[in-house]
Amino acid sequence: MLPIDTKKIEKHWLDYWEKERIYAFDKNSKPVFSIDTPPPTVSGEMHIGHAYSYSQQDFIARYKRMQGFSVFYPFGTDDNGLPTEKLIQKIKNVKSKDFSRQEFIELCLKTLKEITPAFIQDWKNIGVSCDYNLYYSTINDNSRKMSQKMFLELYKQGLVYKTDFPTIWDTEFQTPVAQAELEDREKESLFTTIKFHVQEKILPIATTRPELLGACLAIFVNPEDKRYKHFIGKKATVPIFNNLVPILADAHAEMEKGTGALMICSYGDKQDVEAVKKHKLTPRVIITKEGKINAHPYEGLYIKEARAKILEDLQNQNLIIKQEKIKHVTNVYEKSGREIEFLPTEQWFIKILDKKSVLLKQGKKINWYPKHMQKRYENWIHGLEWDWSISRERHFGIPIPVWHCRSCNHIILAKESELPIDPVQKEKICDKCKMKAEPETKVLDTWATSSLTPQIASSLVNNKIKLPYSLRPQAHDIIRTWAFYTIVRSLYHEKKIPWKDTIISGFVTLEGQKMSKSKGNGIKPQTIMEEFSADALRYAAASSKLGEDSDYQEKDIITGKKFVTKILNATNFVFMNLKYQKQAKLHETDRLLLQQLNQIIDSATESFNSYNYSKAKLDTESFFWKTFADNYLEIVKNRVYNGTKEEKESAFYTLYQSLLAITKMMAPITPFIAEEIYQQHFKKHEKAKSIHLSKWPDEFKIKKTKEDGKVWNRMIELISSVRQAKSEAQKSMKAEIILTLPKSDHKLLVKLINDIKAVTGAKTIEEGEFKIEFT
RNA sequence: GGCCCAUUAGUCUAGUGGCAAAACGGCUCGUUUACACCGAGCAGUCCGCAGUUCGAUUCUGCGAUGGGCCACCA
Repeated sequence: MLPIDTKKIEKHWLDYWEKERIYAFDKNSKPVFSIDTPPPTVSGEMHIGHAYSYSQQDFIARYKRMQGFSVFYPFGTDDNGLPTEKLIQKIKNVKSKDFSRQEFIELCLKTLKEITPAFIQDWKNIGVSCDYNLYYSTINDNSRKMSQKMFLELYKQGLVYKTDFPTIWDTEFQTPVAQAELEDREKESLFTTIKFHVQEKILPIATTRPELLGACLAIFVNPEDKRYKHFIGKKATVPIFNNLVPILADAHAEMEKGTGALMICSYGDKQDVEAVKKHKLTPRVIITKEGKINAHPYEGLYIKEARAKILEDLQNQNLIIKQEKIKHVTNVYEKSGREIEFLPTEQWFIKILDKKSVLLKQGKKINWYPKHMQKRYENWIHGLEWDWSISRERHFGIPIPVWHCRSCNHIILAKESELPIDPVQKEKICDKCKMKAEPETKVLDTWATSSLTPQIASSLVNNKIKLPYSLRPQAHDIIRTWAFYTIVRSLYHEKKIPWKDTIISGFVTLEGQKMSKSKGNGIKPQTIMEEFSADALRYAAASSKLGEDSDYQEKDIITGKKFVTKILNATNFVFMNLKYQKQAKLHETDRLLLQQLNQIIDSATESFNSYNYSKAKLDTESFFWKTFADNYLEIVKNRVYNGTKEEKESAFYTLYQSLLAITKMMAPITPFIAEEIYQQHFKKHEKAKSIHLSKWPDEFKIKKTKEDGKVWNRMIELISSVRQAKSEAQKSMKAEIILTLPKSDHKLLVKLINDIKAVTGAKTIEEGEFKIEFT
């Protein structure tokens, strides 16, 4: 057997699939299975995590197609965010700020046109069966238009508002960010206990942020705190700044934490924001958008510099009681890694806080696979503290299509016919006071657009695909963003859930560690495909369960490659001697084999229906390897070579049908080799022009008795015993024996006796106590 | 601090209220009418404690360890 040229096979069928448009969505045929495909961020190349998760969704797409659905499986790329901006700047060696927004978007579109085909090729190469003619980019004209249009819709419904409430701010990128974009990071910092004077007495306050002293507005002590009770209602002198602030009773000050007294600053954290609101304090913001202090005598210093300087000053004035190094966890913006601030700037929000209960209800209407992923969605909603911040002070992105008239404080909306539009490029006169209105310069957060993928994808087919889609596949790290926001938008725009089902995939890890470029442990799917074939990679992806992280192990890929070789070899054997039989009078062994196969068809179908592709693969593969190849082929060999006409015909029929069923059941997992086998051997007798358009196997309608399983198992057990005996006696598997079977076996296996004789190499089978003798 | 998930052979994973399974690795062999990218066989395991049960690896509770999400972060 020559080594199999999988590359050649894969290339051949990729071309065929594309040329014959095997995966084209036919909007006129029914029923439709619609998939809200995740659009990957254009960033160079497909990585191993993509390879696994997109393979996993593809198993489902291919299965559904074989089940007779017209599968709506579009492909999109997400390219309106920071990663794209950075990518384009790098490729073109430019700075986005040197362009007008419109010009930069044009440059992006142009550049994307150049680089996207190569990017998408990886998805094609791994056999993802999207209809690539149904393609969208989240920055193209249509997406911008839809995103802006739907923003305006929300505005008209009163679900979007603009406010200058303190919002989560990143000082590096100088933009507001959403709660969902935060992550925890452990940092080391100095925990300093500072003397506040209350007349002649001292009130100690511990803080990690002394630079905010200039923004101190009040001090909280717990009303139950005996140490400080007598301070309540008095005023404390802020060190360095020497202004007086009130000491207030608030249960929010926990007695065990720090010194038990807490300073409220505008704004150190989220609690400060709430405290200011609750006690109607007048904020004094001393941090700028760039992360500098603007309060005398520290103006112009960056936060960290100011912190060092103020600690020095406190020390010199003997105002420090105690200082210790602590590790504490702080909120940082996931993209910059920098600690976030809370700054009052004018920003846009989508209301979500007052919709928690209905959003929870929507979540319950969706089937989550695995089930417990729904909990993550619910936990996220329970923990929400901010409305959805959607404006970003970035240059690149989809512009917010409004103008603000400052003289009469009126918001002017773009007309639908103007979309997509960049308000900066168009002057508007206020329709109320006739003054010139100020264009909104901010852009929408990328999630504000990618939360509309169902609508954007549907617009590619004249909005034929209605909500809810059949399926949303995605990874678990973006439940709080992509899944959540999509559910929000579908509710607001269409009062519907976006999809009936969602399947949540896990990560690919390497030795238990999450893969990342920085750790240098990236394994490239392109290399794996080159070395082992796309089918082998997909096979490995099918071994990991939905929702579970799976550790990348090369041996799984090797197992996949072996499977490909094995099924090709088995196919070669089957067709080496086979004459096509449309039907046949079934020999008992063959009938039993088909009964065994029926069980696998049944269970694989059920598994796929509940998105359990890994079980379907495991069952099918084990049937193929153990039952079909190791046993049935060995049993039937003799009849194929030496049988009577009837015996041969039955064997041919059974071999053909069972191999076809196995190949079909593996087709969603290993589509290339399945197609190869189908085209080489089956197509001339079957109708479909591709195995991927062929019908998923039905159970064979053949005679069935209660004893079938028992008889089959007994025969396999016998064969096994004989093999074991030969192994132990160090004999060849072909060694001739005399087999003695008890009467009960003779009765049970009466119709199989000749096949058993052949497969065990028994010269004769006698009756008596079970015994294997070598001749 | 709250919630979720996991814990099964040397490794990585299936699975089940009634003899615990595959792959890889190890060991012992075999192999010329599909396959040495093969075949046969062997060895080896349910995190701990309590409970429910005739029976628990499986269900329940508690705990341990690992992972994740969230909150807190003066």
